[in-house]
Amino acid sequence: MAKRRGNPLALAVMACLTERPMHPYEMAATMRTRGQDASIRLNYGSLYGVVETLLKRGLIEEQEVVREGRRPERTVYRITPEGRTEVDEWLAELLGTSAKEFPQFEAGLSLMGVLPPVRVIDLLDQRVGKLHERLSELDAIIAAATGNGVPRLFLAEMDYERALVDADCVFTEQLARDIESERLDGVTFWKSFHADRKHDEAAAEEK
Amino acid sequence: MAKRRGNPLALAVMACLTERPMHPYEMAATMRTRGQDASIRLNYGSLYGVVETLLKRGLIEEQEVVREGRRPERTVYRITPEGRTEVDEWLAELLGTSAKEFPQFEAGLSLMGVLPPVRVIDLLDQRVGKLHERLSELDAIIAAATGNGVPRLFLAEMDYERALVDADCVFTEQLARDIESERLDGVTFWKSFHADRKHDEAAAEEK
DNA sequence: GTCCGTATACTCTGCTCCGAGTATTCGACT
DNA sequence: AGTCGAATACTCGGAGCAGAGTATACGGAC
Repeated sequence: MAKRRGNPLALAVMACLTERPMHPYEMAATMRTRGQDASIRLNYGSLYGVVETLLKRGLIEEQEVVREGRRPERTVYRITPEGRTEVDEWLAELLGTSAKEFPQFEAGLSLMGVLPPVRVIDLLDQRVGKLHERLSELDAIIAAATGNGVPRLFLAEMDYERALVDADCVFTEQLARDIESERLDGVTFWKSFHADRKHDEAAAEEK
Repeated sequence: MAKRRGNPLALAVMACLTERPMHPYEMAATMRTRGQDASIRLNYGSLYGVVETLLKRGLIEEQEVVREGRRPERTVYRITPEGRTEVDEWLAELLGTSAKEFPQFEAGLSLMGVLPPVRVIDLLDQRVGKLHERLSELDAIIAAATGNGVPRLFLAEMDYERALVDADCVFTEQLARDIESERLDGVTFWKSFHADRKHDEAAAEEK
């Protein structure tokens, strides 16, 4: 289980092709109009690379090469039966399990000891601000889409992001307050450590 | 603002060197004993590559090359003043802002329409199970560390992950129930769409 | 005393991925 | 009629990253 899988963009490509044959540029356009580019990293470099790989693995195949007027050629692809199974399995893995990921902020937290506590409190408060901004952004997007008659089901990714950002916000705020009030075990040590360092630096400067 | 930064591992490397000069392998060992490898992707291939880059950018420098017995040479690095500023700025960015990331599950959600609803409900429930498992795992790790006298401050990354996994779990469970009960707008359409497809396939088979 | 596993300390290779660039055409506006 | 910008449809090169591989040394078991 948990087979090695590559770029999720490859899955999105195959998902497009389950609807009908397409050429890569059209897939990109489709994903953008559906707002899927907000959930799946999309850029041309990767797109054509990923299509190449799928072709090699026999999960998609060329259907035809069309030229319309004097525009560049468009290579239209379609999905193979093997591709269909792959979509099924891959998607099942994405929806049925949870892979450990490495968010940037988590990296930051694990290293925050390097900065002085006062600074960290300040930064965390800043972050809370940005998270609130993001929340209103998401609310605006969701409201706009709902207003345009998009069923809520198609906004699940947005709702998901909203839920996580909200939790993130609560956590960050709480952490800032816990450091500030020294309620959190270890903070007094941290503060005195950085107070000493500051003192040392001042002493070094006087020499 | 929001300058392009590379692998967070580079930050961890510099963070290690703010304490004292080290050779790469020792950095890896240090991070592992501190459990930072759970928050920052660490593997030797990347480590040496990242050190190389930092060297080129003048953020760290060689201090000495030691050979102990007939073991391989160890190159010991130290951080430069430019490196110190970089650590400060980078860490401030990680703690003070929130970058949009692309979790796998979000990709899955944005494509779930290609699977039939019953299947999705099943998968989501499976996921809820895994998330619960992860929660107990995290609780166990936190409890063990606390038992060993590790101050809670040093477990902030764990607490963070716990908070997010918890929110994720609640969301996933809720979504499963909303699809099941057809309370969510768009689900009836989705169900009938897949019922039709199934019907089409059956018809196609009969030919 | 020698055998096995683990720890030390990297090195190599190949693939992935990204951002920027290119060339053409169409439509709108002046 | 001419031009400007947006849309179409890719191409390219190089950095970055992961995973597996390599070679030596040490410590304990039998």
